[in-house]
Amino acid sequence: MQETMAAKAPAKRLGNKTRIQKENEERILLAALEVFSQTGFHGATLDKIASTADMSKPNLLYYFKNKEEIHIALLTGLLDVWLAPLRAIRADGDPATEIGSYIRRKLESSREYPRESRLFANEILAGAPHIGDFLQSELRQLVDEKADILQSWIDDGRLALCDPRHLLFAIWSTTQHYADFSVQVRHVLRLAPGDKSYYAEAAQMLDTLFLGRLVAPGTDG
Amino acid sequence: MQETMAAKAPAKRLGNKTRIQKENEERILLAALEVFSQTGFHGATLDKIASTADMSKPNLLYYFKNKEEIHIALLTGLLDVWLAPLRAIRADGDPATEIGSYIRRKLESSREYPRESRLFANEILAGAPHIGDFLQSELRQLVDEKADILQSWIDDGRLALCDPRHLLFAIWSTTQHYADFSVQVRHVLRLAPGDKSYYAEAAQMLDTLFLGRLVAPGTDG
DNA sequence: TAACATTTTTACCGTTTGGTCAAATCTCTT
DNA sequence: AAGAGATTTGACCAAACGGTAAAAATGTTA
Repeated sequence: MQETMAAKAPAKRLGNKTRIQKENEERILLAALEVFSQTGFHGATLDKIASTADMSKPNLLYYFKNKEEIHIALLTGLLDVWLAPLRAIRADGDPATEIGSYIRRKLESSREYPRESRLFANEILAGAPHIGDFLQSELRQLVDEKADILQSWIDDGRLALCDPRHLLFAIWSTTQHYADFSVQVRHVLRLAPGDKSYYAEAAQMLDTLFLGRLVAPGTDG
Repeated sequence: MQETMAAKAPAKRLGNKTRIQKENEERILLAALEVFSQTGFHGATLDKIASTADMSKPNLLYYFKNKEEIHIALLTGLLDVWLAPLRAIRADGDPATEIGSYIRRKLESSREYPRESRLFANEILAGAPHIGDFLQSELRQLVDEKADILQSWIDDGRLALCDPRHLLFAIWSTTQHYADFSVQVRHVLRLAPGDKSYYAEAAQMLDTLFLGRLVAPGTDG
């Protein structure tokens, strides 16, 4: 039984990855990110991913046993990146500084990793079939933790009375919008595809929105 | 030539729709909205749409000549609904009132028509292959118009110095987030599927964010 | 109710797609 | 250089899918 160890399933030999294995898995994931983020899970085909990775389809399936496994590998690799900016919020910092930094980190994440952001958006839109566990375990726990910090600032009168979780939702949505809805943003602003000049204006806007007052004081007292 | 009018293509007899035609097209669009919004364009199958509409696939294709035409019919029917809340912004109103009402209308739209919102989000995420024209004509023109109104309020000192278009982006993203990312919202808030109780808190948050000051004045002055 | 138009169904087709298999080739170690 | 194991390829398959054709059934109207 042990002798007739199958030659297939390279991932099974845990940890001991060949040079070629590492290279090819990397190439596949890069190609898959490109294709999945453009057309979604169902719109992506193994042939397209394989050709984007300069590889035959059977060869691709030698490294990942099926389409779903590639998708899951991409998503799970994504989650830590997604959480990183949130993790960095410090309880002992200044509220304005901490929130401002968080927004900047999230915005930078949208600018630098738009494909990852769209992949994530697609997954959530589809009802989070693959990362439901993540959402209700790691994400929720971290949000609980950070919401407590925000709440303490609110209790101290250093942050406006508001629901901390919904404040996080607002930050997520506004920052991710610039990656996920970039086509709409560019059409409205008359920018060419690939032009990311709007990120500077976005940063300004979000600073005003989250850290300053938006409606002039004269209006409501 | 006129005599041998084809029996097919019911839509061709412009305007003169049969009772059965109206009923069935309605049923198909309703079913398609359900299916497209759950799985996206590529994930949706004609068989699934047909069965959801309690109809055979060939019968469905008697009313719409292909899958894409159903999708386009849904989207174009959506665009006016999408624009309606924005159209209602009045130049002669009070900034805080107008913006507050706009946010409420958009939020209500997310609560009442989440499937439509997700359909739209899917289309934009995919690069807006079907509504690119709409984005750069009708939408852009209306945004130009309303941005001018916001700018006049800024010039009068009744609204904080900011880019009006990015202010609109912020309102779109925060409000639509509650429809498009509802799965994430519910997981974080520990709510059961279908529970929409979070919309009240959301309205509160967005009022604080867009109309009040978020960070306490003690912090930065 | 007969004639005509509309609607629905049954049976089917070609293509695309995810995935398999076994043989061939390459790589690395001894 | 040889052998073992890893990698790659070409040929192939079954299922799913978008869509068609023509007949059968139903509805409408004179």
